[in-house]
Formats: sequence, structure tokens, C-alpha cells
Amino acid sequence: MPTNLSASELARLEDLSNSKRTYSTGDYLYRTGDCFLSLHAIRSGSVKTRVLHEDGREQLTSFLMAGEIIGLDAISTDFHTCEAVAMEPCEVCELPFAQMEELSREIPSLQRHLHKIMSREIVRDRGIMLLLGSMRAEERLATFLLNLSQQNAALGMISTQLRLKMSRLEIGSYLGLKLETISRAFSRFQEEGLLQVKARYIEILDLPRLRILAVKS
Amino acid sequence: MPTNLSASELARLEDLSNSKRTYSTGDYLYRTGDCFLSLHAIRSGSVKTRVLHEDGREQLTSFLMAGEIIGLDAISTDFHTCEAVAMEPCEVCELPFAQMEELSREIPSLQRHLHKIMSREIVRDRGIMLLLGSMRAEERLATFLLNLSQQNAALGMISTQLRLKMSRLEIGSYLGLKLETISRAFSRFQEEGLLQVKARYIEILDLPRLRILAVKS
DNA sequence: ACCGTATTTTGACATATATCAAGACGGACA
DNA sequence: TGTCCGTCTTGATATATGTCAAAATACGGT
Repeated sequence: MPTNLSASELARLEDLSNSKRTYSTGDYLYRTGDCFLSLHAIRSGSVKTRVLHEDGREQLTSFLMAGEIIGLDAISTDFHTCEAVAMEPCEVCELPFAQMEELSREIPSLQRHLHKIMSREIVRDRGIMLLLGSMRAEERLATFLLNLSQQNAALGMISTQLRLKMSRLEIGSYLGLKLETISRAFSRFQEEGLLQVKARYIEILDLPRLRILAVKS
Repeated sequence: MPTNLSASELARLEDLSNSKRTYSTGDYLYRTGDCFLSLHAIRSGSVKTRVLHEDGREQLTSFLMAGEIIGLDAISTDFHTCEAVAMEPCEVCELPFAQMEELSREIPSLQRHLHKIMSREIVRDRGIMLLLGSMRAEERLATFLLNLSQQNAALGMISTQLRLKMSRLEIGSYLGLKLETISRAFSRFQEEGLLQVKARYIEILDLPRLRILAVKS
């Protein structure tokens, strides 16, 4: 997945990531407190991560798709500080981190790539902090949908047709809202002609207006 | 600041970070969009970072003190995605990132340290996402105060006496609340005997109860 | 195709926090 | 010491979102 590597460098990286595992819906890739050995590269399927509060409340912190690297939070403490759950059948490669570090000492472009991945994670989290801290319900949902739309586009799929892998409850947990609020916002968007909502199938009818909503309501 | 380095390794790192700058209150260390060359190590003083929304809303994303490394968000895009402002007079070292990368390829323990710093940032952000997404006002403030208290302890200061460097407005922006809500929460904590509040001087009177509040209200 | 279960929608109502507005306080400076 | 200006507190009220409950709908397994 890093770009501009030579064939032999690429081969060494492949070699490192040969242990591919499959997970069924609901399986944990890791749990809070598990000790950290490997990053996980999602090859197919999708995964959610969540942090748990002592009293049982939880916060979803990301929805991840094929192509993403997951588990970076654990580097700092050598154990996982959140948990990752498969949302559908997944194929995941394990990338032993000690070997990744070793290899990235030898291959500058891999090192750079690793740094970018970590930094991107920080940027993404900051964006969600902005969302959680200063946007209202409909703005949050609009932003969320636009992100999904962009992801679709990046994977070469139709950007206005979304097939959600997560429930209203999960969307709510991610956006800091209750599931009823999510449901009402969907209904409202439909009433206003922004979306066509059929359970988890969403069609974006008015992308420009959705963008305006996401930026400022 | 990385531990277990040899004297010569340390010297090379020192060498790299020789350009120390001072900032006055309100000065920018960098702004959104500035191109990225260096990380910044705060030697003294304190700094806040914030992300800006197109419509002018802003979200404070961190309060940083001496000993912290700042600017990691910019690695992914080669320009800064947030801005950093001095909250009091500061001394800051610039750490040219390209050279940091080079050095960390040669010194595994520096590499490891850099990774831990980035990962810790991710963990911290996740914690704030939990706070913003699923805690109520008083829980947020209690959590915030406990964090400050721990920071004080880590610096060898009295952990129950806090001298805030930020206004109620800034605390609100960080915690996703309005300044009036922060003020009321302080008043309420004082009424209940948890705190002694004198403007920006806060004394924690009942640490255990504050902890309970932070975990579950 | 049908049943049972989980998810989603919708409504009525409760509540936390925001908003607006007025004073009080405190520190910088003459 | 007094004045000014930004910060903070407090009150009255508005509003967005949460809560509780019931019905509608979608979905997986037999």
C-alpha cells in the first residue's frame, strides 16, 4: 500500500504481512487491554472501533474500510486502548509492528508512509472533535454522509448511493447522538428532498444542499 | 526528551533542535495552511491548538505545556491543518522533521519514541472524543480538571491547586460547551464543596468525589 | 413464505444546555 | 485611587436533543 517502493522492497513488505486472518461479523480484531504486537491492515470488509467508559458507556471512534491500517493507538502503551469489531466478514492482515519499524528504518519511503498514516489518523480525529464539539445534529449527520460519499467515490463506487453497514444506534454513538435523533434527521432530510432513505440504503438527491448543511446550518 | 539515548546520540538530537524561538501571548506558532517543515517542542509556557470551521466556528483541540511536541497533524498533508497559539510567553524549539526522520532511521530508540508520541496523541484525542460524544457538562469539566491536576502532579506541583491559563470561553470551546455553562458548573462544584473557585485559581477540595463525577455522574 | 426478533420510525413529553441580557468582579493603567 | 475593559457570574427564557413508549418495518432462519 505504500507507493513508490522498489519491487524488492515491496516483496519484503509482503513477506511481513503474510498472515491473513478472516473475521465474521461481530468478531473482535482486538479488545481493550490486549497486548500490542501488530497493526492490522483491512483487506476487505469493514470494522468499527470504540472506546469504553468505566460505567459502560461507549463511543464509536471510527468506521474503517478496506485499505485502512488500524491499531495505531496501541503503540504508545503497548496494549490496546480501544477495541475493534468486524461489521461484516473481513479479511485482515497482521503487520508485526517491531518488524515494520525495522523495515521502515531501511526504507525511507515506508517510514514516511507510516508517519503519514499516523498523522492522518490525528487529523481525522481532530475533525471529529470539531464535529462533536461544535456541530448540531443535522450538521453532524450531513457531514457523516458526505464522508461516506467521498469514501465511495474514492473506491470508484457511485458516490450518491450509500449502503450503510451500521445501524442508527451505531451512527448515533459515533456522532454523539441518540438513535432516535439520527432517525429523525434522516426523515427530515427525506422530507426536504435531500435524501431518499430506505432503511440502510440512502440515495443522496441534493449533494450541494447537503454540503451547505454540513458546513453551516 | 527521549530516554535511553547514548551521549553522542543525544548530542545529535540537541544539534538538530538548536533553533529556539520565543513567543509572546497570542502569537501563532503556526496557522492553518502553513507549510510543514518542523515539529515544535515546547520548552516553557503553554500553547493551545484549534481547528477552524469554514463558517468561523472553532474548536480548541488541545492545551499543551512544557515538554510536549506539537504539529504532528501536519505530517500527513505537509501543511498544518490546525493552528497553535501561545497562551503565555513561551520558549519553543523547532525540530526539522526531515532531519528527525533521518535521525530516527539511525537511532531505533528515537524512532520508537517518535512513534509513541504520535500514538499518544491519537489516544488522547480518542479520550476527548469520548468526552465530547458521551459525557454531560459537569462530567466534562470534572474530567478536564482531573487532567490538569494530573499534569500538575507530573510536573511535581501541588495537584490540588490549579492556576488556569485559559478563560471560561476557551474551556468551553475545548469541552464543546458555552462559557456560561462552564461558569455555572464551577459555581455548582463550589456550592457542593468540591472546589474552591476564585476566578482562574481553583482548589480541589474533594478529589475522590470529583473522580466519581468524572467517571459517572 | 412465515415467524420471531431486531431495527427503525414516530409521537408526546422531559431536560440539559444555549441564548440573551444585566451586573459584578478584577486587573491594567493613568 | 479611580476608571476602563475584558472576564466572569447569574437570572430568565428558548431550544435542541434526550427519554419513554408504541407501532411499523426489515431481516434471518426454518
